[in-house]
Amino acid sequence: MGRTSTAKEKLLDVAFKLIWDQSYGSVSVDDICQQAEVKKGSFYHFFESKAELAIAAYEEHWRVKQPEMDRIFSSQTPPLERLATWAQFIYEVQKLKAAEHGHVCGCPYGSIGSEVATHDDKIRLKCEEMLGRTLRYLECAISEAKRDGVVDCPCPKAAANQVSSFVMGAMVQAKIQNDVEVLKNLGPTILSIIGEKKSAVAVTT
Amino acid sequence: MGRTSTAKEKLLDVAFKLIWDQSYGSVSVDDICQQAEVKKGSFYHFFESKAELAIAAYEEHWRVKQPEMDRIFSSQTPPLERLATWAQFIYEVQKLKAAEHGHVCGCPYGSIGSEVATHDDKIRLKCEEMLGRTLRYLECAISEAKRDGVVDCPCPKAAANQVSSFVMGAMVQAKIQNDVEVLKNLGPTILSIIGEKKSAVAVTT
DNA sequence: ATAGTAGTTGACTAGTCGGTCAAGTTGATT
DNA sequence: AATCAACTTGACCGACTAGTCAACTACTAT
Repeated sequence: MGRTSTAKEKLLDVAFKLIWDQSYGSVSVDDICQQAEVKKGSFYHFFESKAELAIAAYEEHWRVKQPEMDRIFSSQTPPLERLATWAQFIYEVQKLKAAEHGHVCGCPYGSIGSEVATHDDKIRLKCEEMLGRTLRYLECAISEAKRDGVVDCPCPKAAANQVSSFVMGAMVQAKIQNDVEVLKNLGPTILSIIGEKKSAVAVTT
Repeated sequence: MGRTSTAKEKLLDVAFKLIWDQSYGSVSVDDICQQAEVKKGSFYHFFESKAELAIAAYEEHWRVKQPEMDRIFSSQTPPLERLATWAQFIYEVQKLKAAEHGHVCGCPYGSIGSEVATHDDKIRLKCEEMLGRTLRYLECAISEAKRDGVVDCPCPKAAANQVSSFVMGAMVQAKIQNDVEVLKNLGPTILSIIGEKKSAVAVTT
């Protein structure tokens, strides 16, 4: 019944990209509509506010991204290798994004979360949820590494939090310094945070 | 010559606080003027733009904060103790701020930097500078720890970057989860990042 | 064929934004 | 006491903000 439309999908896609490339506050509904080639009236046919669009856009982005995360954190891969692949993946994505836009874009969740956490609780909660999903991958990998005895770590959940903090902070730093190379070698530090056994691993810039 | 005024100082102080509590984009010049009890005309007598005010406000904040940093990172204190005190200091400041405003405010430099880095290069550079100043304290402490042989770390500068990333990321995470307790025990993780020798230190939530 | 609904359109609010300015006031210097 | 620079004031600007709405159109299910 009624006509069909791709406007909603275009809006979700454009909104996520623009907010990631710039920021939530500096991207206007008009900007999003223009880039998506959708009139503002249509925007408000699909979404009841800018905040609701942002939340939907981030949820949609996760839906698309999840299979890749499942692949990276596959049980078929040794747990420490998962973490290394994830670190490398982050670097590659940021490098691509930076080349495309002329500046480092940072973590999409961390950026919007840090920006609006103090004055938009709904968006803050969505970010918290996304963060939680990532933490689950990390915790799972770390506790398996512990079970395998390749890691010396009293609490995998706490370790997952620390790893997540470190990686998110590195992305903030890369964004502020506008230098993607900050993210080049996150792997070894991640390992030293979770207390890998083995021999010493070189920690370089 | 001419009359004197405290308007400039009030504007710097109020601006820093409001931007820290909220965000750069969501705080208007009118907000700042109202809170500082200064008319907008006077604002533009002292500052040529909102961005210039922000930069000046951050510089002024550092000027006030530096003596405390000098004290924390005093050469009179053993290097690893400096780091522990710094970590504790961050927790205390954030706890106070959170109690005052009802939400975790996060790192003032990281928040504004992450928000505007992609569309205001002047502010981005100021944040980069502030970050650099902090890194100098860290690098100095870490290289002294290395010299004292209490730490096993190939490159103090890289280690300082990693520590800074971890702490900044923890502040982002605390802000997004609106939970200051995330910052309660940064010390042990900092030590494991820089490769402290000693026996194992409990890493808890 | 047509009814009915999903989607489109553009003109429209009402408020806010950063920023300007000319005229007025104050107070330290002479 | 007079001067003049430093500071204050409030009205004002045009651009932009998120959001509204009634009229219109196209498509799908019958």
